[in-house]
Amino acid sequence: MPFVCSYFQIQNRTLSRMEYKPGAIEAKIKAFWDKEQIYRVEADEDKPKYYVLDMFPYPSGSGLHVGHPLGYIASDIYARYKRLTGYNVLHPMGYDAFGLPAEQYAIQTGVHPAKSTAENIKRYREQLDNIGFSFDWSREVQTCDPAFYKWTQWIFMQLFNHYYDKDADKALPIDALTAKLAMEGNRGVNAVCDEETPAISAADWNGMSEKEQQLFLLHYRLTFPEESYVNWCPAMGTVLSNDEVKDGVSERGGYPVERKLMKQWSMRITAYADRLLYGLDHIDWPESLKEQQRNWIGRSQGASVKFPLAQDENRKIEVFTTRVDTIYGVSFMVLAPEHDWVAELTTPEQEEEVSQYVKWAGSRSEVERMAEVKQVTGAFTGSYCINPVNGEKVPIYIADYVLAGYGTGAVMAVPSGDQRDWSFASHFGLPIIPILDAQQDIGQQADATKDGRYINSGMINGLTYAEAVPKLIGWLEEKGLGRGKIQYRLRNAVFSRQRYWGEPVPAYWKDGVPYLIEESELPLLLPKVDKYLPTETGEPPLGRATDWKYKGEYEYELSTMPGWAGSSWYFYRYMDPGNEEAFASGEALKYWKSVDLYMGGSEHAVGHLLYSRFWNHFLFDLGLVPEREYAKKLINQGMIQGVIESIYLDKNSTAPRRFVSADRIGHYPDADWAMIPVHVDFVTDYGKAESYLNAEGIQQFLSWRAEYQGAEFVTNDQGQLVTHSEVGKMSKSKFNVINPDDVVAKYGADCFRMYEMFLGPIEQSKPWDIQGIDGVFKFLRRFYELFTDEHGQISLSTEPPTKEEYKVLHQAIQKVRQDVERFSFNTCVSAFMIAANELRKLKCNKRGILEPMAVLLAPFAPFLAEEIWQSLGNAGSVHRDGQYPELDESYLKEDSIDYPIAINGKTRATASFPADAEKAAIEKAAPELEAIQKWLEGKTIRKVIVVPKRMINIVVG
RNA sequence: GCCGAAGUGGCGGAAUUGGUAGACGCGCUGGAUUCAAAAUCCAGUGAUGGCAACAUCGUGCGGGUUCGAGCCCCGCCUUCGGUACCA
Repeated sequence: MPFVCSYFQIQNRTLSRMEYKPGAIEAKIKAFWDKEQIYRVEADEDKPKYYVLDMFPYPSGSGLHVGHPLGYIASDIYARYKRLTGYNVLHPMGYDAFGLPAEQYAIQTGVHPAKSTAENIKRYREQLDNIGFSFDWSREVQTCDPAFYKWTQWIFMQLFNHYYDKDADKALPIDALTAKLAMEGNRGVNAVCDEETPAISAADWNGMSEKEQQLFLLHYRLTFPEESYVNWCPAMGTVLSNDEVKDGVSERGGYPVERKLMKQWSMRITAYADRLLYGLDHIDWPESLKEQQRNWIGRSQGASVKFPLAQDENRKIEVFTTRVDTIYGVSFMVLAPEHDWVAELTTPEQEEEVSQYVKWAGSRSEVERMAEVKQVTGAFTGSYCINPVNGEKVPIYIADYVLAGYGTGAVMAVPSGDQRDWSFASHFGLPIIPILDAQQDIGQQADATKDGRYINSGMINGLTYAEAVPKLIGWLEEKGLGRGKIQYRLRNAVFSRQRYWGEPVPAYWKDGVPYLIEESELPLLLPKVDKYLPTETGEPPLGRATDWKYKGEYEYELSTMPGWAGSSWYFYRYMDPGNEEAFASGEALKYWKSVDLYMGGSEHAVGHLLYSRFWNHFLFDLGLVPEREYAKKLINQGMIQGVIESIYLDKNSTAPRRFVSADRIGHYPDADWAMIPVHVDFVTDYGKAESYLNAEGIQQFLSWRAEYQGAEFVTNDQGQLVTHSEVGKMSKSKFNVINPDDVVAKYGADCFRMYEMFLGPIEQSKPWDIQGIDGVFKFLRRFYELFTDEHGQISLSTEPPTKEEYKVLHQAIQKVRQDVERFSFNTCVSAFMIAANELRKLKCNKRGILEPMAVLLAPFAPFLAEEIWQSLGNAGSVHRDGQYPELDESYLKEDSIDYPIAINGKTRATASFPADAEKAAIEKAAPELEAIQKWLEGKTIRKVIVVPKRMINIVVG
């Protein structure tokens, strides 16, 4: 039996003493909270605000498992703590309700995603309610609700209507740009735009047709459609963003992904690259997460250099390099196979080799590319360019180690300083030129050192790195052949999905030009479609909608927004969820400002958490939100993993199939066995090394998987079929999902909450293990029993507490306060246990001690605390009207302190000294203590170290 | 490879600033209670040696700094997470 001490067993006992019955208490209290709307919150200028936010869940069909609430419990404890200590706490919850699973389900069943999503949400809500969270549900948001996505669309429109002005270093209205263009063309415009934006004069602009002007502006708009290479996932029929692709396959589902040129809406997040990078220095987020964002943004400082073509010196190949100082070491140039100039640079002799290589490179999937990283491949185009610093002819190659999407898709290759260039040069027999006297062993491998002085390097010979770089850049700028440049790894974010279940893009197409719909026409509702599949002509599902034309005439944009659209700003909607005039009112934003504590999983490090910062910076530029960064502090909760239990099936066995106990297969090769996952409910001692299926478990397995009816089971001598256990994700397919409802039904929500906290530090991942929950249940029962008399009634003595009792209370207050502030909830639970144990030993039943103890416990065990508090005759709710106990340090004062006494650093004895003893007095008295004389015999005391209130160390020799 | 986090009893973990390592809980052992079991209560529980007092060893490994290191420094190993031809 996995649950040994279950609440049901306890409930069934008939004892005169009143037992702790969480089921009864929690149902009653829940009804009270609902009726009294305890957790409703409004802006209140008299109180400081505090905003505790959880990453809202996608309501999947499988419901919550025990891993989901971990973060919610922690943030709920903190929210309740803040509320009790005088803050006006905004603690909302909602649903990230657009998403692929509902759409896949719709494709299979025809059920509208809105319907299945609503059902899933209902289930989530029941599960969440079960755990006793203090969410203000009147502020719930759902991203798929038109009243919500109206504002997602609205923000999209603002992005379309703005461009990023580098001089102002912020987003400005596109009208400001058009005014400039009409006056002076784009010569004086210092804005973030596409690389290939042509230079135009005012006359050019003014001479353009409406269509031409609109197309030109797309080079600047912060969201815009463009032809670009995207991660196309044929199995899902949609494009994916870079962060949705892992190891060349889709993160969800693991389907292959290929590169495809498509017209897509894009978000010019690169405009904010620098601000997103430096903003990280001002927020209290986990260092590892900030580091991930920094890497993702990938700022590198270097230079852009132009290499003229040997055949036509007016045309130049531009490269980006972080080591412009190595330019004299360039022995060849490499273009990405997709580079625009490849065809024309290829000489007739090389034609065949190059076209074959281009074809081959294009056909390789991402997975293959990654698997063959070490292999050197490439082809010579037959053309040359000129190294601008020394006029030397440099052969031009193509190779797929150069990425089309980064920099200019071309690199200058310096084999002596770069390992990939070195490998390439060795393979193709190209020269490897040493450029620094400190370079070593370049016959064996590249040496990327910056030390030493330059050799073979023309104008920088004899200089150091620090001297060479500015000199070269200065020279290049003077000649117009290069400049210092900052390059980012971060790409503009593809914003289109060829899917149904997402926000419609509020745009339509007229003569090949995208236009926004009128603001008054928001929200643009998702139209009805007959099927949730692409059209016969390959259009996204929205193309199936009939009578769905803008003003009955123009084609709407048929792709929808990606999953991260709604989640990029939802935290503002909670501040003012019903507002029909704005995404949130100015007053609400002014009061609640931003998120004080954001709790969520680290898997969103570079997706949601980067995009939402980007949108926030943009909204900040428009003066629509009050802070540059929307979440001051962020904590990543760890994952609760499951245990995957499997049994060994002999692959070679036919009728009957044969399963063999894990301890009986040792001498057979692995290849002969298939691992069949079994439902963890059937397994005895699951999660332990010696977990097994007993006879009953085998029967359960057989009735669950009928196809193995009649199979043979080779058990060990104890009749056990030992299983294979491993830690992994909780998932439906592994049959290891633990539903919090079951745990709550057996132990109560308070116990579940405290147990999840007791498991360990909040940010750590750990496998779910029900072993040990008994300890927490025992604590709650004992805690409750402190309050009850021999008749089982809650009744406390009003006698004044003793000094000792006060000390226990105030020790607990100190420890819990401190640990809640540093989000160390596991040690809080220990502190409660210690206090309860001591009060039990003292047989304390004094109200002066126990009532504050109950309030202290309220954030952790909200039901039990409420029950006790009300039973003591208090009106209202402990969570709203309770007084959080104040620490009085005078109770913690010790008269004397037990000092450990160490001889040469090793503790040998302890001795008691008065708490106010002078350091000098202890130094004098310590060596004379009886207990340590034997350690001092025949030795000289060199030094006596006394750390007041801590320890004493006597150094002898 | 690079970046980040972490390695402490049989297990989850504690030790907040360099100051009694192993709090608290699980498990285990013994006892009380019981016809018996479960539950409950009490006691013990890092390893080794010893009847005991006690001693020696002990926080992944090897060095170092310090009166004193789980914590700081140097060099490794392992695990987990992220990233991956980024010029």
